[in-house]
Amino acid sequence: MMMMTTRTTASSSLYNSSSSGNYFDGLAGLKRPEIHNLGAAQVVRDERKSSISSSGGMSRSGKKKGENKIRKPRFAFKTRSQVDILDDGYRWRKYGQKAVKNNNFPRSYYRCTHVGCNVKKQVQRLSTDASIVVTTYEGMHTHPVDKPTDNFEQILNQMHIYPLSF
DNA sequence: CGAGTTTGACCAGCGC
DNA sequence: GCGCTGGTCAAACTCG
Repeated sequence: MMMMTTRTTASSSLYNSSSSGNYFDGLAGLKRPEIHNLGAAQVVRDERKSSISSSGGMSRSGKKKGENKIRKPRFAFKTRSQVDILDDGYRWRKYGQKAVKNNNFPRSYYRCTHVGCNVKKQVQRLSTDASIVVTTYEGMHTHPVDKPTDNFEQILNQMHIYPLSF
C-alpha cells in the first residue's frame, strides 16, 4: 500500500440536499483549481441508494429499519492515481466490492476501522479514464488521523473544520 | 494470532 | 410483478 503517486486533482460536490452547502464550500474552498464535474447525476443516484440500503436490507443482521432516514453527507474526490487505495492516514477495512454497470472497473467499499467511527468510502475508477480514481466519502471521522500524511491529511483536516449539521 | 481482504449471498428499491 | 442493481454482511482466507 504505497500511494506516493497519488495527487488530488479536484473535489466535486454532489450532496445537495438538506442544508449542506457549507460542507462543500469548505471542500471546494480548499481545492478549487479545477473542479471537475464527475458524473454528478450518477453519484447522486448512488446516494439515494445508500439511504435505502441503510434503511432496509438489514433484516438479516438485525439492523434498525425505519430509523436511518437521515442521509450522511457524501463527497467525492477525483484523484489521479495508479492505485485504488488512497492512503489518507486513516485505517480502512474493505467490506465489499461490486461490479457497477456504468463502469468497467469494480467499486470497492471501505469502512473506517476506528471504534465508533462510522465513516465509509467508496472507491471506483472512471470507465472513461482508468487513471482517475473517484473516492466517495460518507460521514465524518470522529477521531484524528492514525497516520498523518502530507497531502491528504490537510484535506481531511479541512473536513473537520467544516462540519455539517447532521 | 490479529487485522485486513476476498467472495458469494442476501435484501430491498426502482424501472420497465 | 419481475428482474436488475447497489449496498452490506459474514465466513473463509491471507498476510504480517
